[in-house]
Order: sequence, then structure tokens, then C-alpha cells
Amino acid sequence: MAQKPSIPKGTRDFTPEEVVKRNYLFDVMKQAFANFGFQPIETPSFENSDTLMGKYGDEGDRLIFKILNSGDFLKKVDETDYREKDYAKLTGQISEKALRYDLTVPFARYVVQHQNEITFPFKRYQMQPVWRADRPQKGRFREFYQCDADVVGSTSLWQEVELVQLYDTVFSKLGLEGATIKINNRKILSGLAEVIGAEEKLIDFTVALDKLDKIGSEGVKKEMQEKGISAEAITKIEPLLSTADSPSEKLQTIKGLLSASEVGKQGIAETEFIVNTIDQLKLKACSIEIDVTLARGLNYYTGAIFEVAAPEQVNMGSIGGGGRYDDLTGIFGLKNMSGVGISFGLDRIYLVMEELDLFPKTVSANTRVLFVNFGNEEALYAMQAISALREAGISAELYPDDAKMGKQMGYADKRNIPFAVLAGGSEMDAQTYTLKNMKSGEQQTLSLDRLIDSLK
RNA sequence: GUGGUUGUAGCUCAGCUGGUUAGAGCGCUAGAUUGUGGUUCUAGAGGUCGCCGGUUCGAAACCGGUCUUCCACCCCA
Repeated sequence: MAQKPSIPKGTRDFTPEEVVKRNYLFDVMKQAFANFGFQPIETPSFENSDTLMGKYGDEGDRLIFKILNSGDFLKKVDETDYREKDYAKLTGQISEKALRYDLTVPFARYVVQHQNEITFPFKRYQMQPVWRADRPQKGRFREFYQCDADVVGSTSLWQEVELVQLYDTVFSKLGLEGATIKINNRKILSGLAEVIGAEEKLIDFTVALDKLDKIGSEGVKKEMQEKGISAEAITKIEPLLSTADSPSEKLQTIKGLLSASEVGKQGIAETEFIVNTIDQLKLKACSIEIDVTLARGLNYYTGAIFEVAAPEQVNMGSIGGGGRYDDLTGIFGLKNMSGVGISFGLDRIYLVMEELDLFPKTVSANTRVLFVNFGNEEALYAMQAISALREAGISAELYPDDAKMGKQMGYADKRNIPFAVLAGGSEMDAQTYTLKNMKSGEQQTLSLDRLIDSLK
């Protein structure tokens, strides 16, 4: 081995054991999605740059993987831009395609492009990898999977209610208890900005507010100041920043603050409808919590905002998020198409499941029985039984070489194959097979029919 | 994008202030055991000390660069 090969940072290989567990997660989600009436679609790994660029803010643009044009891509580049090393202008000239950054924007593009074939409201789910040119950390990769469920073409708040239930159903099926679904509403945030007269600083305001649990009230105030929000405005929202208050106390505070804002009042009404309805319908594995400081998520959210926090005992960021966006397809030219959706972060859910040891022990796609190879004549006899077992849906294999028995048994042991079959001369004469339970060490000699029965 | 951190055998890690042939445990291979694995015993294989360059009589160790790991920002699943 000359130079050890490697893979790009933030990417991973998956071992057979990992793939089996990941597939289990995919299966549980797929079933839940279908169960809730969502239909699967898939979109390409890469899109035209102009489909993606500018949809995730400046920070997002930086994190999009751009694909270099093929051929002599420098030929067409503008001389002046090249000489001045104008990054922004050059990028557009040498890269016309980019890897998908999330599943929501490609979905919006899909809806607009296929609007005449789609029957609305359209409920779709999608489970595909996305790529971000981020700096990797724990639970943070450059290639990872998102599992999204969205509804477009309905403004009904019942969709939000159902999506909360969908989160709960998936986590409940996975045995993952204690996740918190945090909910807020963009209209509440807009209302707040309006009341304090910082409408044009809405994004800065919400980003700072979102950091409350991380940097504390002083930190938030400082950041707001730096972003140019007036001291007077900050004083008005001061009661919100008290970390001592419970979420419901905060809600009361905010109701008072927002009494002068129509948008704000609407946001509160929507959020209370969702939470009260969920309270009546009950959740199995999760809890729901109004968090007026929750502002995570992209700028395109216009109504409800969701974020799922992993159970407290695990140190992991959010394992899911979503919200309502009234205008998403608007950027592609289709107006008045409201959508709402949620996303599951498969890779982080995997890490949480692993840390809490929640994967079922039976999750494995292992061979059930290994036939020991004693030589060609015996192997032929074994193959007849193997074919019959496979026909019966039992996964069986023959050790490929006529190796020492200890080695063959050791192989079965290492791979955790639960049964071994010994079929040599004496078994052939009697038309039987000796079945060994690798765990208990018990052996019994059986006819082919009995063998199949005992392995079922 | 900013700051820090990590890299020694397949894996987990030792290796004192630079000094002969770089170590351990586990794993691996072979034998003890010619139709019986997981235990035990014995022997053995396996390392450009991430990579490139520099300092030095001498570098795994010091310096610079680069890649990788993890962490805190930014941002986010």
C-alpha cells in the first residue's frame, strides 16, 4: 500500500452494521410518511445554481458546493473580473450547477415545474442526501441525509397539527422518548419587531433572540446593540429575556407586548390553536413547548416554526426542524401557494439512537445458517439444501473453501451467524444434516424438511 | 470563513527535557486439537511514527506548511 487512500472531510463510509441500522431508520420514517398520506418524490443531486443561490441568505450561499463547469471553463471568463479576483462575479462564470443544499428549495422548484400535473394539496416526502461546505463537527457533516415531509396548497392549521403528530409517531416508533418539539411563529417575531420599531432589522433581531439559551440575556442585548437595534427597543423586550421565566410565562409576557400588533396577535392565535389541539389529541413520545425565542430556520418561513431538540441527556443540536412558508414557490413564479413542512435529520437521529442504545437488537440482515465445506462432493450435497432453504426465504451460505473446520466455525462465530450445518460423508449416506446452534452448542441430526422447519 | 485541538501496528493507546534495532493490550496468522468456534497455552507476521520541508552530529519528539480529527464561534440537520 503506497499512500493510504482517504475520503473528503465531513464524509463517511458506512459499514454493513451501520447501513442496516440506517435502513431501519429510513424504513420507519417511510412507513410513517406513507401512513400520513405523503407520497415519495426524488430530485437530482445537483441543480442549476440560480435555483439554489440566494435562497438561503449570504451565509447559505457560502455553504453551497458549486460544481465547476466542464471543459475549458476559463475561456469565457471576463478578463477584468479575473484580474481583480472578483469572487462573486467569477463564481457565476465558472460554475453553473451546484449540489443541493436542502430538500425544500428543490421541492419548491419541483412544484412550480410540475404544477399542471399536481393535484393540490400535494403531500410529498423525500429522503435524500444534501451537501454543505461547512466545517465538520460532531453530528455535523458535509454530506448528510434529510427526510422531509411537506404539504403545499393548503393554509389549514390542521397541517401543522398533523406534522407535529408525524414527528411524534416517528419518534415513538423508534422508541426515542423525551424529544421536545419547540414551536414558534414568524408572525410573533414580526409583531415583536414591529412593536419595538425594528422591522427592517427583523433577521438580526431574531438571530440574536434565538441565542438566548446559549449566551444569556446580556449576550442577546449586546448582540442586538451591535446590530444597531436601539436601546429603547431592547428595553421593551427585556421581560422576554428573563431566563427564569417558564415558556408559558413568556407567552403571557408576549401577549401583553403584542396587544398593539395585528400580525403578532395572529401569530399567537395560530400557535395557541396548534398547541391546544395537540394537548387534546395527546402525544406519545414527545412534548411540545412554545418557545418565543425560537427563530432558527431559514428566512423563508412565514408562519409556524418548528425545531426538535434531542432528549436532554444527549448532547446533540436539533434533530429536526420545519415551518410554514407562504411564499416559497413565489420565488419561482408561482404565487399564492402556501406550504408547510418538517425535516428529520437522519444522521443526528442515528447518533442519538446509538448513544441511548435504542436500536433493536434484532436489526440485522445477517446470514442465518452457514454450511461447512468438506470438499466438492459434500458441497454439492450441501448446495441442494441451501437452495431449498433459500427458496423458503432463509438466508443460507456455503463456506467457499474446503478449509479446516476450526476456521470455518470461527468464521460463523465472527460473523454472528446463529447456526452451522455439518454435512459430510455420514450425513450424505443417511440423507440427513447436522444442525449446530452456535450459541448453545447443541447439535441435532435432521432430514431436509425438518432442517427447514427448525430454521424458519 | 475565524480561533483552538488531534494524528504512532487493523483497533485503543504508551513513548520522560531530541540519543542505539519504536512498545503494550486487543485483533490477526499458525500450531497444541486430521468432523467442531467462543476459553487457555505457544510461536509468528504487521509500523514511510498523517504528509512535505526545515533546525540538528542525531527528530516519533523542536519549528514551518499542508491534510485529517474533534471542539468553540458563524451557521445549521
